[in-house]
Amino acid sequence: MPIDAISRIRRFNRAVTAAVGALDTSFLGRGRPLGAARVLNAIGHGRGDVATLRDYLGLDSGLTSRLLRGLEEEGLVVTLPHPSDARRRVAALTEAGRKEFSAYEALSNGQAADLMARFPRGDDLLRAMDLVATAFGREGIAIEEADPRSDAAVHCLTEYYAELGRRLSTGFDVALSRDPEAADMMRPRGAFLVAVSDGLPVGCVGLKGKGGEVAEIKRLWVCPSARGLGLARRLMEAAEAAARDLGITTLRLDSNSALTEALQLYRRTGWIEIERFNDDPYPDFFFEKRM
Amino acid sequence: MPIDAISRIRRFNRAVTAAVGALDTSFLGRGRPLGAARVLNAIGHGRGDVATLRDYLGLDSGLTSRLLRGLEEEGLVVTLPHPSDARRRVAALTEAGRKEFSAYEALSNGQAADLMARFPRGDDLLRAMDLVATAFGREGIAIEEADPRSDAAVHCLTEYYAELGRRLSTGFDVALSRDPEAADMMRPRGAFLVAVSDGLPVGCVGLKGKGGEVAEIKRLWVCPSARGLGLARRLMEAAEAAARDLGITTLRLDSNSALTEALQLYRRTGWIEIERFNDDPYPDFFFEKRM
DNA sequence: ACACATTGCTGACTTAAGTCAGACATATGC
DNA sequence: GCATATGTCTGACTTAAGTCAGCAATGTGT
Repeated sequence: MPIDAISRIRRFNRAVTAAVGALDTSFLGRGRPLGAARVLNAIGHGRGDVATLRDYLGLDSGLTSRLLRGLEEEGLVVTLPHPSDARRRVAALTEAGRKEFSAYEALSNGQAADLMARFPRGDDLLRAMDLVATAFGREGIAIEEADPRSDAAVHCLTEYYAELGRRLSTGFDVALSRDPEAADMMRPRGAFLVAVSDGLPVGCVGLKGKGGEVAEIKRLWVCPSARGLGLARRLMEAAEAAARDLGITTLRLDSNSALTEALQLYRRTGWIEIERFNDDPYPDFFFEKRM
Repeated sequence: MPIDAISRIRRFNRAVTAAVGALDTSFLGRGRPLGAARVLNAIGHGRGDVATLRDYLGLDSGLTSRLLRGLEEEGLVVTLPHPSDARRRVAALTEAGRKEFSAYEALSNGQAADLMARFPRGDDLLRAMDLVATAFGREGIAIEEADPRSDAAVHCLTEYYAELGRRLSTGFDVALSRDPEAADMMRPRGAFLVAVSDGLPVGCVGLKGKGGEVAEIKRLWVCPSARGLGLARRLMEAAEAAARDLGITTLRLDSNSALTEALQLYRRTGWIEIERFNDDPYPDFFFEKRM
């Protein structure tokens, strides 16, 4: 019985094929073949344009057409010509279609909830699933600008504060730190960037400006499941690009000696240590970078 | 953008469906439909008995038969009557079949190796995959008797020693501890039990006897990815059952105060603390259970 | 205005997978 | 020894999925 990496991966494949297979056939639970269900769900998720649909699901033009006709006959979908190009067609859900779509969503959610309820170590499982999903799909991590008050940003910041609390010997209390105003981290003064892997926010960085030529980097965080992939570096590069775009010439940041991997990154990417420039109680390292 | 458990699970499903789907179609890479390839692989993995095959792959009797005929026509498989029951049939690979089977194995291994090479955090990924696979298939954890020198047992023991080294403040050196003779943990004197989840050993326990009515429980270990599932308790129950079977009436064990969850388990399952009964340098807790 | 490209659609076809009923040989219990 | 159960096989059928060629409508460049 070999216990090498390869047999472990293959064990994983077997386990997941079975589980995901069960998920696939569950789509049959509503009396509709998988193909039709996939089309219905894609439309429900906003991919109504027939060409987009084909592309997303990887289907042949003829097959797509037939599946759409089937859903039309069921009264779940209507297709209308595209407003600006009459060759193209756009599919949309009818009232009945929306109902059926929600039924699939509920089914899918229920299955996920079920897994959570059955496994006594939900948190560990979720973390492991995040890591696997990130590893499998990591080409797809995109960096996007977001409102620092958006769900994605708040999720990252909450995790960031929690991690500071664990790692700083003093603990961490947001109220004592200078929590930047949202407007300082949005255009035109600054920016807030979120790294997203297939819908899950996995990292963030804030650029806090005051309208002048100096700005601060704040809140650099990468979720544990996405570490080791060079994402922090990508986030910093994106933040610097945004700074250049805003006409900023000098960047500063503060950090803490407990955050060793962050300090290492700064030192390796052209930041130089400077004197303390604020009276925030938590940081004990201060850096600057001129661009 | 919701970041709840359910959307995380669904993200995982998407990532894995894509990856495993690619793996599935790769089976077509050798010009044979998935069904036939699955049968060939199952036979290669020792499931030649036609009934076993059907059961394992979840196929209809007729379909199985047809797929076997197909493989026979290709010259990859021969079916012979079962030696003890002429109604049953057993399929076996021919020389060409074995070659084709190894080609599939190589393909599958290559894919796994590829994943490892592409992801910079192989160890973390493997651990996460183990945990997910265990969670998905945990109904299937079987407890089996094994030779303490078998691959599976050695794997568990190695992990066990490594964990002791990390957790005991003194470290742990097998050479200083009393490493039981293999024969003491095999019938008729004792037993060695391994918990196996779809081929991966995930826990073990040894019953070390000397031929008398007293025996010791040794080497209780559960791998991190399978903790929290009550497996240690199951292993202990299986060990006690084996002891009863061997006519043993008194069980003893030693442990260390650093292994808190183990001590808790012993106290909850009828073990009572006794005086030190050996001079092994590592243990500082001693228990006994009469049956 | 014309040739040509693009888009979606339809009909005819193939392959894979699976279901069902019944045939046939072999085992098992009484 | 006989009725019944079990295990495998075959033939006839269905469904899902996908491919391919060609058609009709619409857009684009010259």
